Amino acid sequence: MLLRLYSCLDMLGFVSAPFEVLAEPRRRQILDLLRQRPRLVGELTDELGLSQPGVSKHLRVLREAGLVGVRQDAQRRWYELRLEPLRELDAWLHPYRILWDRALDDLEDHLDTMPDEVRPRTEG
Amino acid sequence: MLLRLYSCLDMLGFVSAPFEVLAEPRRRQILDLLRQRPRLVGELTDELGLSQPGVSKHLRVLREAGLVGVRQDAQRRWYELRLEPLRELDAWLHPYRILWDRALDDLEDHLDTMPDEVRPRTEG
DNA sequence: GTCGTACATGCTCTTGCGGTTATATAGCTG
DNA sequence: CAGCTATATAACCGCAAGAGCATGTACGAC
Repeated sequence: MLLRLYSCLDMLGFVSAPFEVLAEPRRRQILDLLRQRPRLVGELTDELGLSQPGVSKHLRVLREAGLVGVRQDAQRRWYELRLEPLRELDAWLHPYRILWDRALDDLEDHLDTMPDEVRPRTEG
Repeated sequence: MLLRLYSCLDMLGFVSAPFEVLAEPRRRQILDLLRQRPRLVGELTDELGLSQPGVSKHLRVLREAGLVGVRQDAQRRWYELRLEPLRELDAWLHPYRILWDRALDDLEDHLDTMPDEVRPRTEG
């Protein structure tokens, strides 16, 4: 969805495509597999239980998003994980992470200043 | 895409829908706006430059994914951010974060054991 | 009650994704 | 060269998502 526009904007350095790309469960599965070691298209095809052209198509999307890299070796192509685009995901998440850290801090403060009578039991 | 299946699996506690939900730029934009404070549908409509029913539809998706909550006040509905589902995103990202932290460590080790002649200049 | 506001829902249309099959391309083998 | 392997690309199909418009619903004001 909107992938075409986004891969276009992406080339101009505007938007983070990783979200759209990783919305696909199979593509996340591919990344999970590549986390262990580089793989051939054939391996991925077996693991995913998908047609080879289907896998190639997903790999193309991942490649254009910079999430995987390819190393050619005769007819074979070793696909490997590239981490950089995931940092954009992480960056988007950051302000939210701050919020939930702060929520935890507030909770602690609340417990600290709570009178003993109504204070929940702390184990140990 | 596959949203129906996923919201179904989600109710059973199986899969993380946040990826599919946040693939939509407008929905991310909504969350970004709600990060500051709760908002009315009308406000969001103005900010997004989208039709009101369009906004309501996105809000419905966000609600079903647990990413926003609603508080009703007469005819008005205050939508507010809910952080919990974002933790699933964070959790998925975690093994990758470990990888890129390790990559940094390896780089440091490499620099530490590198002979001075070929060692890149460190500023300062 | 009627009217106006704030929002949700239903419908229809278009578009684009994800899938498969068939075919093209590239490289090795003999 | 022909034939096999590994992968990419093309062509096509089905379906669901996103957008707009019209309508329904709930609540307050009068």
